[in-house]
Amino acid sequence: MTDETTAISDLPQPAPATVDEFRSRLAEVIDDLPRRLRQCAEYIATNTDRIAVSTVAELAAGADVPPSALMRFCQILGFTGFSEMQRLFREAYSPGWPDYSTRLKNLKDQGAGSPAALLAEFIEAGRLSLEALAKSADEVALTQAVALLAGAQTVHVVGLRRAFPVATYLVYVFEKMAVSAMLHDSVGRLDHRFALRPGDAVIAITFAPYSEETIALAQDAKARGLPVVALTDTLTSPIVRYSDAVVTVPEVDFGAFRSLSATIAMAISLAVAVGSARG
Amino acid sequence: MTDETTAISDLPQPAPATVDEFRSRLAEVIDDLPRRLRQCAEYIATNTDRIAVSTVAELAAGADVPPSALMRFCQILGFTGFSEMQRLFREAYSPGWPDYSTRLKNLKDQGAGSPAALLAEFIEAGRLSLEALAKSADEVALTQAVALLAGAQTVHVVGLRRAFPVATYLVYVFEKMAVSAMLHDSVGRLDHRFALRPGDAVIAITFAPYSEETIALAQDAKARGLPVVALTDTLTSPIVRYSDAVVTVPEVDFGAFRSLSATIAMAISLAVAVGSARG
DNA sequence: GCGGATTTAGAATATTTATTCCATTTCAAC
DNA sequence: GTTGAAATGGAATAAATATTCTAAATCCGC
Repeated sequence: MTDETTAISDLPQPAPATVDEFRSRLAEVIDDLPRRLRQCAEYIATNTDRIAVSTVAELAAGADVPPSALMRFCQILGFTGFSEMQRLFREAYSPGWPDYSTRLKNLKDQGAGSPAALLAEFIEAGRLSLEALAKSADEVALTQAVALLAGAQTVHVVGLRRAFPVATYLVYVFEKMAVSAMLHDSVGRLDHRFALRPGDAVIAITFAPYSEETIALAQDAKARGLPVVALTDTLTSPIVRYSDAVVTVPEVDFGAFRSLSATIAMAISLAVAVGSARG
Repeated sequence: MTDETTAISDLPQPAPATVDEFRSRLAEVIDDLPRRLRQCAEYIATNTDRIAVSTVAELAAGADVPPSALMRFCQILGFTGFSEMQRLFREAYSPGWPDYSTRLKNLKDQGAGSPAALLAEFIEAGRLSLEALAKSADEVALTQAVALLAGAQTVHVVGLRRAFPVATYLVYVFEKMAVSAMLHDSVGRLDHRFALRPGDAVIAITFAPYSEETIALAQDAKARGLPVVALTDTLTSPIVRYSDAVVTVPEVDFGAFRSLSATIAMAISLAVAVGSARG
C-alpha cells in the first residue's frame, strides 16, 4: 500500500496528442526500457509510418516480440492500448493536403505521355526531392560552406548544362543580397579563370555526368589556394577532392530530367545565408 | 438456370492488383452502377487515400450508405470483400512524413536566420508551391501551349532575371529532346529578335515585377503573327495580351525569393511534352 | 546462489470489425 | 397496375483483432 514503488510507468502520464509529442515521449523513455520493450521502441521509431495501417500482431512480428509486449509498450507511452495509439496516426495522416494526391492521380489519368500526366510526374519528383533533402541535409557541411563563402571578396559561380540554371539563380540571389558574384558561363568559350583572385571563393555545381570544365575550374582554384565549395549529388563525386566544403543534394528525377527543386532550395539557402552573414 | 442473365457483375473478374488498376476499374464501372453503389464509388474515388486507415463502418458513414452496400461495392470491383481491398491500399501506403515534418522542425530549431533554418523554409516553400500547382494546374491551357510549340520550327525562349534560370533549363531540355530552341539572353545587349522567323514560336517567362524586354519580345513576335506562349504568375500579367496560350504557375516565396520549384516542374513538363509530340 | 521484484510469453477473453443473409423496397417492362 | 428482377437496409453471424491475466522466466542486490 505504500507509494514507494511508484515508478515512472505507474504515473498516469497523458497520452501524446500529436505525432511530434509521440516522438519526443519515445525519445525520453527509450533508454531506460527493458529488453523487449526497447525492441518495440526501436522498431516503432523506424517504422512509425506503418502504425496507421498495421495490426498489433503485424507490428509485434516486425519487432520480433509477442503481441503482449507491444501492448505494454503502448501503455507505457501513455495510451490505454494499441487502438488509441493507432487512432492518433490514422487521424494525423493526410493533414495538410486534402486533395493533393487525388488531384495528382486525376492528372495522371489524362493518359500516359499527356502533358498533364507529365506534369504530375515532375511535381511528384520535385516533392520527393524536397522531402529527401529535408531528411538528409547536413547542417554542419552547410554551415561550413556558408562560412567559407561569407569570408570571400568575390564569389565565383560555376555550373554548366543541367547545373547552369542553378548557377544563374545563385548569381541572381547573390546580386540581390549585395554579394559580389561572378558567373563562369563559358560564353564564347572565353575562359574567365584569370578572374580568380586571392581572397575570392568558388562555388562549383555539378551532377553526374560531371562536367569537365566545372571540375577544371575547381581544381584550378584549389591549386591557387582559394576555398572551394561543391554543390553536388554524392560524396563520391569527382569534385569532392578539390573542395573544402561539400554540400550534397539528393535529387529525384523523372525520365532523364532532374526536378532541380532540391538543388535550387539548397542554392537559395546558401546564398541568402551568405548574404546575411555579411550583413 | 440459363446463363442468359449473366451480367458483368457476375463474371469473376480478377481483383485489381495495383492502385492504378483499381482506379481504372473504378472509372469503368462507375457509370452503370445503381444509386447506392454509385455513392460508394464516388466517395471512394475522392477519398481513396482513406481506405488504408478506415473501417468499413467509417467509410460507409462517409459515403452515407449502410456498410453492406460498401461490401457489395468491394465485390463488384472484384475483391472478395473489404479486407482484400484494404490490403491493396495498406501495402501501397506511404505517407509523406516518415519523419519529414519533424526533421523540418529540427532544422528550423537551429535558430532563425541559420543556414539550416533558411533551408527548411525554402524546402517548405517549394513543397507548398508544388502542391498548389497540382491543385490549380489547367490541363487545357497546358495542352494548348504544347500544341502551339510542337508546331513550331524553332522555339524562342525568353526569360530574364529570376525567370532566367527557368529559361536556361527549358533550352537545355529542348536540346536534349532534339527540339530546335534559341535562348534570348540579351548577353552583350545584343538584340536577337531578327532571329524570329515565320513558322517559329515564342515562349516567354516572366513574373512580377515583369521584365520589359520579355514583354517587348512577346509583343514583337505577336505583331509578326508568331504564336506566343506565356509562362507567368497570374492571368492579369501584362504579357497575357500578347499571348496565344497562357500557363500560370502559383509560386510560394520565402522572403524575397521564389522557390521556382513549381515553375521548373511546369517548364520541364512543357518541354518534354513538346519533344515527344514531335518525335 | 538466494529471495524479491520485474519482465515476459502465451493462452483466455473481450471487443471490434467484416461479412453474409434475407425480408422489404424500388425499379422497369409489360 | 402487375410482375419479375435488381437493389437495399439491417439484423445475425463469423472472423479478426485487441486486451488482460497468470504462471514461468529473468534480473538484480545481497
